[in-house]
Amino acid sequence: MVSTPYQILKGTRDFLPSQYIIRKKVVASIQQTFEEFGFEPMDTPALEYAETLEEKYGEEGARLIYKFTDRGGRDVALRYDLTVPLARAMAMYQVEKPFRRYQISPVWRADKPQKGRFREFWQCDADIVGSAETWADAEVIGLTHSALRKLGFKDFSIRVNNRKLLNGIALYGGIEKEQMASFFRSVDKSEKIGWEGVKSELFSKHFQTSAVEKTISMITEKGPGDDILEKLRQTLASIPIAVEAIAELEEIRRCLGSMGIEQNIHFDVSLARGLDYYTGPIFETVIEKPRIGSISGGGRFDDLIGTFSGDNIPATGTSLGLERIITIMEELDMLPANAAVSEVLVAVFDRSLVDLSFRVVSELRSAGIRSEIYLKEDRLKKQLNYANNKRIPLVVILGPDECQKGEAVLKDMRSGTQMSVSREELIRKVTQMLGEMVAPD
RNA sequence: GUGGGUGUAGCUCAGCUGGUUAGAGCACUGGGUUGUGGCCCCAGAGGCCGAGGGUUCAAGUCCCUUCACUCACCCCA
Repeated sequence: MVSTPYQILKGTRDFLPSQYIIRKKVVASIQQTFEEFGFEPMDTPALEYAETLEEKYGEEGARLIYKFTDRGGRDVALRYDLTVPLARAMAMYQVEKPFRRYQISPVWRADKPQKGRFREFWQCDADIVGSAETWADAEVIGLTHSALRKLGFKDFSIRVNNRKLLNGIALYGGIEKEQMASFFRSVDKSEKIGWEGVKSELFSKHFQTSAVEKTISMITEKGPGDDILEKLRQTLASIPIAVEAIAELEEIRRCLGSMGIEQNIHFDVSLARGLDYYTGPIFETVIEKPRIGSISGGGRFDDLIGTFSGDNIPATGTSLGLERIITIMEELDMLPANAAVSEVLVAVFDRSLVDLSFRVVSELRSAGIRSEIYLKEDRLKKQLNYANNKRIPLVVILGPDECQKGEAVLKDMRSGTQMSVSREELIRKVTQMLGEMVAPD
C-alpha cells in the first residue's frame, strides 16, 4: 500500500468530537446571550470580491487577507472579519433599523500562528446598525459583559475608549493626521512595554519630542482617586472633538451603570485598536491571568457602510474570539465536562440476538432518547468498556435470559448498579434515570 | 516579514561527553472472570529516532540542508 502524505494547512485545525462537543456548548452559550439581547442571526459568504475587503483594515490588515484569483479570473478573498461583510450587506439591503444581528462564523487571516492565534478561526460578532446613539455602544458592551459572565468569567476587564478622544489628543499635541495611527499603535502598547518604552518607540519613529511629551504626560497624568475623564475635559476644553468624545464616554458610563455592570469596565485612554474603520467609541476585553491578547474587540464604525453605498449609516459592534475564549477557559479549567451524545448504549449479546437489540434501540429513539446500538459482535466486556470510555451513562443488555422473560437489564455506568426491567417498563425507567442524572454543567 | 525552541511508540516524554538487541508512563490487545466496564495482577503487540545528505570503524546523539510543529515580535480575535 502506498501512503500519500497528508496534513492540514498551518493554522487550521480538525475538531474531533471530544473537543467539538465542548466547543459547540461554548458557542451555544454565547448564542443564547446574543438572543437574550434580541440580536438575530445572519450569515454572509466566506468568499467575497477582493475589492470588497481591500483597503478597509489598514496597511497591516491588508497584508493578511487571503486573496486569490478564481477560475473565472476574478480576484476573490476570504473574509478577514465579519464586520466588513456586514457593512457590505447593510449597503445592499434594506432592513428595519435599528437593526441588531449576530453572526458566529469562521474568518481567515494569513497570519503566523501562535498561542491563541490561527489562520482559520471563529468570531462571534454582534452589531447594531442604524443607531448613532451611545446607547447602542453601551448595549454592545453590556452584551459582551453578559456573554462572558454566562460562560463563567469573573476577572476580566472591558477597556473602553473613544477614537475621537484620541484624535483630540493628537490634535492637541500637534501630531500630523497621517501619523496618528502609528502614534496610537505605540500608545496602545503601554501596558506591555511601559510608558518609557512607548516614548522611546515614538522617538525612534521620529515623532517630535514636544508632541510626545505633551500628549503622553496628559494621558498618564493621574492623581489619586482622580476621574480621568474629568481631568481630560479640562485639559482639552478647547478641542471640540475631544469634548464631544468625553461626553459620549460619560453617557456610555451612565448606561453601563444602569445595567449594574460597572465593575468590569475600565475607561482607558491608551486603548487604540488597530483596525482603520473605527470612528467613535472602541472597546476590547482582556483577561489578566492567562494573558493572550484580547478576547473581544469592537467599536463604532459610522463610515464603513458608506464606503459601499455612499450613504453613511451609523453602526457599532463587537467581536468575541472563540478560540481565545476556549483557550483561556481550558487553562482555567472552566470548560464543561465532556459528555457523550448518546445517553444509552444498547449492547448486542451475539449475532443471533441483534434483531432484539435493534427493536429496543428503535423504541428508545422513538421515545426521544439518544441511543446507539453496538455495531460489532464483541464480548460484553468490550461493549461495557466502550460505554465507559465514551461516558455513555446507561447500557441496556439483552441476552438470552432477558429475551426469554421479555425483560432487559438496565445498567447505570456511574454507580455500577443494574436491574432487570420488563420491556414495557424500560422506556419509563430509562427516562426516570436520565432525569435523575442532572448534568453538573 | 523578524527571531528563539522542538521533532524518538497512538499520546506525553526519557535517552549522560557518539559505542553493540532504543526505554518509561498512559492508551491498545490477550489472560486472571464461565453474559459485565472503572481498581489490581500477569503477558503481549507496537519505533527506517521528521526527511535527505555529510563526518566517523561506529550517529537517536555531531555538522549541513529541508520539511513540519511551537513560542515570541509586528499586528490582531
